[in-house]
Amino acid sequence: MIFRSGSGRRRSGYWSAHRAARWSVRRPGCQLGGRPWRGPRRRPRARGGRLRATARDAFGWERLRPGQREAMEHLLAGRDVLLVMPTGGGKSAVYQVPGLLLDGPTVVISPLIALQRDQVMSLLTADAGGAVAVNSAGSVEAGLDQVIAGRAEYVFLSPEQLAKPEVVDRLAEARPSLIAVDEAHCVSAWGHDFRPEYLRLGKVIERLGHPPVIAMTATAAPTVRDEIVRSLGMTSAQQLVRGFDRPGIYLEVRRFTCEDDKRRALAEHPMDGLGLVYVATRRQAEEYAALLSDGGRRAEPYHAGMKAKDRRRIHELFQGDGLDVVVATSAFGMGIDKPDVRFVLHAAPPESLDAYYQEIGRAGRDGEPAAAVLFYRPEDLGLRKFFGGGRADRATMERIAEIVRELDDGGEVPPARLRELLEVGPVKLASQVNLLERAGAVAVAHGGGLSYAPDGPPPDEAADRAMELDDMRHRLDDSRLEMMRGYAETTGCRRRFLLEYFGEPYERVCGACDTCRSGEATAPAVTGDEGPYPLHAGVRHAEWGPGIVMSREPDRITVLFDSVGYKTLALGAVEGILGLA
DNA sequence: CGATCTCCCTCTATAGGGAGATCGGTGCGATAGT
Repeated sequence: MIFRSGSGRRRSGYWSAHRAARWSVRRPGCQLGGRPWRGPRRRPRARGGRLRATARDAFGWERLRPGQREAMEHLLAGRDVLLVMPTGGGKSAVYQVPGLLLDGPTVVISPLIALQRDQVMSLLTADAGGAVAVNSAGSVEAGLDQVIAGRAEYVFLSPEQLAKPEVVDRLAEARPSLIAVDEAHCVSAWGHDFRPEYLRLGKVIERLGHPPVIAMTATAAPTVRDEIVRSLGMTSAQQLVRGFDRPGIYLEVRRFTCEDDKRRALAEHPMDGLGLVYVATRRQAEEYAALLSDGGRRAEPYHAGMKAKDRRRIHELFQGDGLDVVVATSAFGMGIDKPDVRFVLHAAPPESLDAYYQEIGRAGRDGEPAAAVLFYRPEDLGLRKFFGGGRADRATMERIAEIVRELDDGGEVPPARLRELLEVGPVKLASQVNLLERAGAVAVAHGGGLSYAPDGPPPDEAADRAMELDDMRHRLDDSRLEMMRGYAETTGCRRRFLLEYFGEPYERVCGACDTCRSGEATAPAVTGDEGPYPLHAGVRHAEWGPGIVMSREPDRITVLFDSVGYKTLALGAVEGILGLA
């Protein structure tokens, strides 16, 4: 699929002249193998004016919001940026405007072809130099030709496209001046098993000469932010977190012991206006949609098992106010920016508060009141634990390491050879190779070929190390699920629990969640820097090592440990075990 | 991890229960067949 502006030319007139005069000459190290592009010399005043002018003239945006301008300025100064901002907060603008000002195309890494299409369409309505999406829906060659010929300022690709060395090499020819990673939480959420190419993006960025990188997401807890930064190799990234609290969304959890009661309560829940119901399985999507339809609502299911045509139809109905409720699995949502969603109900909890916040964040974008209600049964967390996935296979990893060491005689071992020998699928192989690479045993070349790291550990030790990394990952995932449980079961203010999970201090109660309204939640007894363990203080546990205090209640604290993830500790029981670092 | 399905048993029951098996989410890209 290829889209580009009708005229098929790079922008002419004012902008080309403008850019040629001031910027074209200052692209020293962007070529392959050269010094990484670190941006032009600082010219703060001129830059601010240029950003405003470009935003206005090319895109028609009269003003930039503070977070947007700050992020853009970092990019123009050659710095990497991690931007956490809600959908509808104007994340796209943050790469689009500097993309125009920097000489060279902007590479946008996007997880869904549908998102790529929407972004390209929107860019083509602006005077922004053209845009193409390079993916399996069209000719990859032709798309890349457009970029190299300078007829597309923005090029959209999936991580899978960027796993192909020939695609990356051709992109490098075009000397990109900016890389934007959209929905960057996918690095952490999908990279480890589902779409392992996500973990290779750091290498791709290097290969493209590491121009300024902006990673964007609507939600990410500190652990996820750190992983994005580390995995993408973002050097001294500026982290900007904006607009996290959504005070207009009322938060509620309703607890059940019996599945039938829960289902009935959800079906009878007052539903005024447009809403979403999130469920855990495709089957539940069908069942709940039928249930709500029987109740007289215009409800449709949505999940990845449905035909593309039906999925499109439901999207259109949703956008065009032809529905009251969409009952969906996690397949529905990315890229949705419908302002008037009044409620988001969950028939089952997702696997983390990151995912939960992302999903409820689709409510009340117009600023009008909205509600997020979780219909909770502790047993429902079990499915999420299952989805967390199987453990890495130690025997297979050791075999991979052995084979690579045996066959590696100065050349490289192609992954296809390993798939034959071991009879494992490409996704499973990739995730195990990723672990072995992180364990320092195996090096993955640009073309995907494997070689044994010169001073790598022997295969059995490598497998042990890789298993340890895999264990750490699962411990972290488990602890994130426990934080989901913590949210559902807390007797304190839910908003405070959520925001502190995301590292945002919130030392009061919100008055807009069920525990606040019932009077159950009380203002925190300890605030600020009082007490033995201040918020965000570094601590050290006798067994679990270093960690950071994430939230505090009168009798307990929650600490995020490097080794085991989130742990909630009773203050009475940590004396002599937990100290300030 | 937990819900649901399948099969088999029952001391004579065509129903109900227990044991064991099976299933469960997210998308890219490539490929086969019209």
